[in-house]
Amino acid sequence: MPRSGAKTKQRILDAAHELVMGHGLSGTSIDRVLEKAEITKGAFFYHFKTKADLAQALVQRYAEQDAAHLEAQMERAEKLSRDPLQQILIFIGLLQEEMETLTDPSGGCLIASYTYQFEELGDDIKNISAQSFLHWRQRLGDKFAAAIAHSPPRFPVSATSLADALVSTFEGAFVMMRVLQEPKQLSQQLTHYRNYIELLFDVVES
Amino acid sequence: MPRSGAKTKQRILDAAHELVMGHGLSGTSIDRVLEKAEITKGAFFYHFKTKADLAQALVQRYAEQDAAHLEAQMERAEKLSRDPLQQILIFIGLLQEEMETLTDPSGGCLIASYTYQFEELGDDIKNISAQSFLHWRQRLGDKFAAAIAHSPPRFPVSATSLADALVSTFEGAFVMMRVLQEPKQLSQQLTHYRNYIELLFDVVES
DNA sequence: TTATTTATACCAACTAGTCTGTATAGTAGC
DNA sequence: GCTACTATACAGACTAGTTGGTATAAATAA
Repeated sequence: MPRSGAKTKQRILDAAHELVMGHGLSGTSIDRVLEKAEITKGAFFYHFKTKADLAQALVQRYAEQDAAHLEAQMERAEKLSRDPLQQILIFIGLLQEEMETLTDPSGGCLIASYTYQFEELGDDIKNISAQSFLHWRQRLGDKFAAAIAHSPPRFPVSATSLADALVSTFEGAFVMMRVLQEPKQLSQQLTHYRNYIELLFDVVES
Repeated sequence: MPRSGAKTKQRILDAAHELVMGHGLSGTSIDRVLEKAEITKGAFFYHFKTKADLAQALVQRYAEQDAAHLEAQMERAEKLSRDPLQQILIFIGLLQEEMETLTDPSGGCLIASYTYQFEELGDDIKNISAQSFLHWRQRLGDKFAAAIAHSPPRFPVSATSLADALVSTFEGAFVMMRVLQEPKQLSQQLTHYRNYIELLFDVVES
């Protein structure tokens, strides 16, 4: 076998991801990906049939990494407490810890980037994106359902919409961070989400 | 050939806005704007020097309309109550009323669309975008400052970050709506924000 | 052990079309 | 006579994608 093609494919995906997050999908030409990844056009089209194929591979990888990350942190939280509500609060705390280390305001969510040019995307990409969000809804929603069953919240809220609210918090915070160039927005908005959950389930010691 | 060039300019801006919200800025070619606005290339470059000039005019108009809308609803809220906290809650309620009427999941925030291709933008556009968010921070932040001074919240939170949280809620909800094709996300996430403010300032009747 | 085959991984140059922006000549209303 | 266009043509750069060929390394045949 020749040199490991997997490495080149990774380099292409890494370069493309960074460019897409700064220029958008349409604003990212294949030529600039080649330049950044330091490969040639032939190599690119050996690994990807079309630009749309690259776009799908990008979001596919992103969704997989995101799901793995969600699972890893959730399992950590599950080991640290038996109570669903506490698991949720620990989970948020773990995410917040990570967000506090980020100082680059050019980060963000690939899916959000894609969704603001959704007319250019095929149904496959749209489905992968939606599925990624729905996965959070389910995994976190189950926890909230258990928490609600255990002790009723102070407002009538659905478990799924509370789960959606965390994803929404991330998405909103990313936009805020990028527009205002304030990386602290991430942990700040997560704090408000955490506050909300604590108040909603009345876990505030006083 | 009507005398009023303002009408043509409006048509260009309207067409461009809709296209940008679906295809992104880079994905929107001038030719497609011409097609949608039913004008010729000569007319376009009569009104706009460059594509970047159009992009700036677009966000300028968006920011102005957004600020006017914020002001109008806030003044309505201010007439309905003298208490800052109540004004905030009424303000959120008014926004929520509007969001509930929206059924098109392809809506969203132009500034968010821009921020996911910020490398393509000039400093002017970035400043207009940031300024638009900062205006919300100030207008709403002042209200929260008054509310906090009147009665301390149950968690130590800053007035500005509470104001940011509303903008963040909108931005997050727009992304959720677009990815999941669920227009109800807008009012749903606003409800959570409203719940949070009520719980935080302990205005819940029991 | 060496020679040949085979598949993978990649390169450099090219094509056909699209992009922004310019130019030019003419026209309709005030 | 000025403003606000229409219509068309076009330059120059950039676009996605194709082609024909090459380097590499492992498998296989001598």
